[in-house]
Amino acid sequence: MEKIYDPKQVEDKIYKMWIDGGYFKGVIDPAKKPFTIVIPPPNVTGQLHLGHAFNNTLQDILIRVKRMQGYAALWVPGTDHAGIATQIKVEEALRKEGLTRYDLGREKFLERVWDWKHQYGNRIVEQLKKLGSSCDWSRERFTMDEGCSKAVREVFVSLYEKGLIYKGSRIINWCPTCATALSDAEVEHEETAGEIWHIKYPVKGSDEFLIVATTRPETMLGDSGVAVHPEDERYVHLIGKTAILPLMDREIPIIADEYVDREFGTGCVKMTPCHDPNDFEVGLRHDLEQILVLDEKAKVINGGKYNGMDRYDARAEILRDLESLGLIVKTEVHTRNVGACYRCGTTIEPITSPQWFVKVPELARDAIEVVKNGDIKFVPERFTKIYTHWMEIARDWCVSRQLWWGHQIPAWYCGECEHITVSREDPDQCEKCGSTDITRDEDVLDTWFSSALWPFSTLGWPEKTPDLEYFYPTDVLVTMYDIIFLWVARMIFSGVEHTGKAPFHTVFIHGKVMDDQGRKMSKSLDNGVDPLDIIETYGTDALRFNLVTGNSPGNDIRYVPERCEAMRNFANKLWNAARFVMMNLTIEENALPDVLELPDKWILSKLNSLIGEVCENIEKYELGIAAGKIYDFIWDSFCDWYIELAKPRLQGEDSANAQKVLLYVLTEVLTLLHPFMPFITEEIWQSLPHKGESLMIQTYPEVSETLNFPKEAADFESVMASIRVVRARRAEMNVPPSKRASLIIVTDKRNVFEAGTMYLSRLAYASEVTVTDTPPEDISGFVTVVTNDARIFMPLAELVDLAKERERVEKEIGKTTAEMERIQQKLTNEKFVSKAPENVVNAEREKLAKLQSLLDNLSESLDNLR
RNA sequence: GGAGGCUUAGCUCAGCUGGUUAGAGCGCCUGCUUCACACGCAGGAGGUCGUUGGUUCGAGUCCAGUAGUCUCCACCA
Repeated sequence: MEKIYDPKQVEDKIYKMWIDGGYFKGVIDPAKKPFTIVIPPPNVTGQLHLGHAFNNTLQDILIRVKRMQGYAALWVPGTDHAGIATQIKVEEALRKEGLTRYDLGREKFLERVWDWKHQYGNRIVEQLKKLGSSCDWSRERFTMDEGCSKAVREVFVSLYEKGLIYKGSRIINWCPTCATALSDAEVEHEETAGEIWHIKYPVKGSDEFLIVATTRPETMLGDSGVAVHPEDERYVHLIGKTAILPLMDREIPIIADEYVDREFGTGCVKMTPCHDPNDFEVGLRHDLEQILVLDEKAKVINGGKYNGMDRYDARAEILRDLESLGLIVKTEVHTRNVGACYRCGTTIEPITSPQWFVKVPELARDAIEVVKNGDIKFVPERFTKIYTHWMEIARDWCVSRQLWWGHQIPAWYCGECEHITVSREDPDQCEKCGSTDITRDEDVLDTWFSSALWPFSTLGWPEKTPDLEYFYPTDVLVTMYDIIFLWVARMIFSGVEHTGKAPFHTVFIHGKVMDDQGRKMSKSLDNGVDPLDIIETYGTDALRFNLVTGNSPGNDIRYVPERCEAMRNFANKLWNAARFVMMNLTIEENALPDVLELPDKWILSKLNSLIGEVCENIEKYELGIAAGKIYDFIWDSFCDWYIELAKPRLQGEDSANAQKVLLYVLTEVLTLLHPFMPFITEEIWQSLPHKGESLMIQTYPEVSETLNFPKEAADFESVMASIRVVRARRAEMNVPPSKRASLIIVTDKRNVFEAGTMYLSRLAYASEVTVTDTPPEDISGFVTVVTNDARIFMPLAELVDLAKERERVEKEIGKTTAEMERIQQKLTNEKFVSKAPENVVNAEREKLAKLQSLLDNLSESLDNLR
């Protein structure tokens, strides 16, 4: 075995071994309980980033634990076709050839995208494997594969049949760059500093004006009314009259509507039904004309002389013209929320457009219910409220996209009777009039429409497959908080609606991985960290452990490179512990000895409580805490103490027994750690005496009633405490370990310390250890250190300055006394004694007793120094 | 305008249902070629747990207010 653990020589080999062994496969087994996770499918065009690494590490830990706990574990992997993102990429590539998608036409273009998918779609999958992800790759899915497409088609048609999906002309968010509609959830709002202009609209047949305010003057080209509040005294006399729209010289009605806030601005609002959601609603109520003035590139149409101008050029030109007409009353600075496309960042434009919508409010009722009644739990819990609130206010979901890459909408329009045929099978005639003059809707569905079906479409739905029967509903969904609305919410209402069941019982939410200064990782900042580089430098296990430790659910995490180094060191520590065990190993079977020594009972008890705590933490999704505890156990308890304690035994007659315990504890802790650090644990396990093919399919450790020795463990802690104080004392006196000294231990627990002599002599650098109940007669030549249950004399007086030593002891007496006073105060407090639970009070009493004996020991030492 | 997170050692962060002298990693200081590991060992310094008030026998932990910071949601032109 090498002195330094080298992940590069291990990881690929181990991963291949797992794959070859078929251990990742989810196998239907009626004797077992299923445990299912579906991966949040990464975009096919994607490259692995730390967010994926984090997300997949968490999932892998959960699935590995459950697999080892005897569940029929299935982790379904797959990728998402990512409509806009992928199409943009391919179009960019085309642009380099001087082509657009229109040059190729739909069919040829789609061929290109599929080529792209075949070329790059596997990249992210291969990268996921580098993380050690134990996905069932034989069940890998793609949102546009045959099965998922069938599910999409079924859902669309059935929603249509239920009247839950409809086509209508409404205000939608339009991205001029992507040239498609977007759902509300795909728009990112940002407070932006801008201006608000107050513009005069003359009233027809009078010399009065109405002053309207707008942040988007270019939309005035589409104005078809001016609204005031019905009870606004300033304007009541104008209601029903006509205003003249400047620049366009259009006569527009002055209407009254409650929507207008009298307090805001001038109390007059220009109405642009085609380009503002509120105006659209008001317009419907008052039958205002709908005038579309921006096209799909956000260029002006129906705008007279401004036609063909870009929206911002038109704005500038309009402002100049209004200025020269003297119609601008004032300009103010104004911050407002500007919506931007979540894919390309372009400012979106509200536009009325014929699109397909899903009636989310009707689906939301049950989706809220399954969370309220506890069928679905969010971890951490605070996300419940965020989810519920969103569900309560969600509006209809615009699901059609003016893209080519995606699931084409299964709707055919009749050229004769205009009827829309929506069908599970491609129709060749209108279902109403029978005409063959039908054309299919050009648009595709929102990518999230198919992602919403992921938990059941991947398992075979709408077919009643054995997988679906056995593995659905899935168990835990692991995802970041930023897609709760885009994805999680829609999976929940889709699952409930189409399968009648909540698609999972737990949503485990994690945070975002930030850079070491707490900033988002982004291309523009160039602060991105490539997980593959980290793996190259520190190994996958170190990366995984870094991500999982020191993080609590739902919270963002900073990637600090030094932490990876620390975790790499931990892997190396474990490696060397195993190396030590193997170097000393002569036994061939992993079994505990019949006779256990004090330190054996101590480490086994420690291990036992570790197992209990870790399992509990994992159940509660406190993976970081669980990992931290394993870390501490391995480094402190096992390496720094137990291995050191075992060393002297390995040289003597007791060697075989010590080996057995070493091997047992090492194996248990490797098993416990495996889900977190799968590679190194497997590699080590393979070199140890073992039964079975792979660590990853061993049984996860469980608490053992028989391997718990609280009394002996506590006794041994006494010995350890003595070792610590002796070491501290010696360090304070700068005595090197090579300089050994005899120890006289005065204690009431003679049998305990006698049993611990060997360890004291080794770890406390003693040449000779005497355990007695009477202190030396002449103690002037000794240095004394004390614990609760022992006074230890070291004949080193000549190395110590007696005055300094007195000072130290006095200081310690002071500390002890203060602490005792604190406890005494508590105990003399009647309320404490009467109200606090008995065990707490007793604990305080015991503590006081211990401190008392410590104080006695200290006082005696002080006397001796005088 | 609402909702929520965060504020604990020089830095990055843990601290689960309130109960030993508040922890870790890195950094810092002092020793150590102790036969697994210097990616190491032993010892140590360093914290009024943002702030104010409350509940409680007892609060980093619960409640309210407040400051700073970050995030999400929201159709005020």
